Amino acid sequence: MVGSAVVVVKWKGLKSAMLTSDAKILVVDDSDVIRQTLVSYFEEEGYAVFSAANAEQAEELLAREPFDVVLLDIRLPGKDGLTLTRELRTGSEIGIILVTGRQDELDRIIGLECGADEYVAKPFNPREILARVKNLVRRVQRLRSLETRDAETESIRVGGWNLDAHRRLLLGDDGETVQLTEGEYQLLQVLLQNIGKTMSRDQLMDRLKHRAWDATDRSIDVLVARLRKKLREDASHTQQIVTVHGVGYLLSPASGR
Amino acid sequence: MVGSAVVVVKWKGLKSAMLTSDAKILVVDDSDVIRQTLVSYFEEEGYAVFSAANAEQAEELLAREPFDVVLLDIRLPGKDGLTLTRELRTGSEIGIILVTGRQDELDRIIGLECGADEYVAKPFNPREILARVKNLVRRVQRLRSLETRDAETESIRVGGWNLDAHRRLLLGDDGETVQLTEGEYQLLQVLLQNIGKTMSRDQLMDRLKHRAWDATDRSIDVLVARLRKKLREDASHTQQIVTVHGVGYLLSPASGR
DNA sequence: ATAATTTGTAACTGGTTTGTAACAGCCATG
DNA sequence: CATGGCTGTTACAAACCAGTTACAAATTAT
Repeated sequence: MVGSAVVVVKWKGLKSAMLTSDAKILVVDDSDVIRQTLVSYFEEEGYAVFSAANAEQAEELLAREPFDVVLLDIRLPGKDGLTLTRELRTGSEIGIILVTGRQDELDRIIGLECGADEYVAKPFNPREILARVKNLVRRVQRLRSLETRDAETESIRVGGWNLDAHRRLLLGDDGETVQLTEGEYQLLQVLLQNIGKTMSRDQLMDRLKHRAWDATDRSIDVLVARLRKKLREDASHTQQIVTVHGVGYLLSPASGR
Repeated sequence: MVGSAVVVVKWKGLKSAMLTSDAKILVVDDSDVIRQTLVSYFEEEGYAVFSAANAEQAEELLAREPFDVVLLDIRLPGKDGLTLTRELRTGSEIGIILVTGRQDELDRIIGLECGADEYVAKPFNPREILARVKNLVRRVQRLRSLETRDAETESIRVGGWNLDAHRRLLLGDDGETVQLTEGEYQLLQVLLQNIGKTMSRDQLMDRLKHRAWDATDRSIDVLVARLRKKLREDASHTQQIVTVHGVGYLLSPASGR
């Protein structure tokens, strides 16, 4: 259990209406400056960007989240980028972009032969690297969508409902259907992903709207109320969304599948 | 009807037992020397290599054979490589590698933004270009194999219609026929390929036109409206294309075959 | 070149969703 | 059990989003 101190997790900032893509990107570089530079490029574009300073941290993150593209420095302390490339390539379709300080042609060739998809040399041009990432994301997501085509038709169970994730629709056991709004759906998703764990309003706000929360802000409460209403919570029992006074909300473990 | 005189078609020579791949590659370059050089690299590796000296010849070949990867000189007499890239990218998953004589960074960026997969500058290193081609072939063939899994059933069922993919024609059960435009047809194809899954306007834009979408852009909405009209959706029931507010559109699973 | 078709853009409308404010009820502590 | 902070609820307004139409631009065919 290390690392979370150095691991930088950031979501896109301001242009929240226009989330151009929901792609997840991982930046791996031991230089703080370069890592930050790259991270900020992609945040600008609306990607969900995570970063790590070495291969071990990277692997930890990769094991936990389904990333679309990894930007990987070739020279890393400990396990180097090429080794990681080879490991990643066997057994996943993730997009790999190697980043290096050297114009060295041999590095480039070996990188490509290890199965990297792209190769970018420092100093890099933001526009170029963005174009490459965008192309690669497109391809990877295309592949993923084809692979999982007739998989995961299974809808998720919550309370007495089945959740149709594509339509943002609750399907009642009695045949009733309730349409969730995008906000309600996302809230439910976040609670579902952290089932049994209390989420503070601050955390929820960050995950839902990528913005900060202040003490006078009741929007989360209202959103929870709306979701509860649609889940037909009678405020008495059958309570799925539990209020933790002074802390936040959590989804009762019994609510899951 | 020209060209077949200049079109060079070659297959790997002797080491036929060790055919590393049955990938088809097309080399497009107006310089005989460079074309020959590239062709011989790939023949060595056991690819089926075809070549063309200009965009028109290339298109002729592309229309006839299912290539995996095209190597394209940016500077071509007549229609240039970038234009061809853009045309190829809309409506096919072929791998595109741009080749250029200049180290010009701008060329490279514009190429990538047009949707090229790779970019190689002359003078090129054989080993590098082979590595890139190999990676790209792997990806393209992977995609193809997934794509063709259940595609091409000639006539696809959608709603109360049969879709004649060749003529982009809807054949009604009552004998009625409706002609789709190219855009409407492609939209329907993409929705069909991702049946039951919500596609964001951004994704649709990318698949249809290979360009970005911004929040003020209503062209997808208009296209959907036109397709809906032709599918005779009465906005009430029999609704095949479902709007998911704040997210995108999806084709109802019930619409499929 | 001209005409027809297709596609993109802009404006407007109606509807949905979301944030805010106000107030009422609840909880925890002294 | 009274108080101050926290939460639930409701109503309203602002922001946002989708459908539609008409027209201009671009493309294609004639």
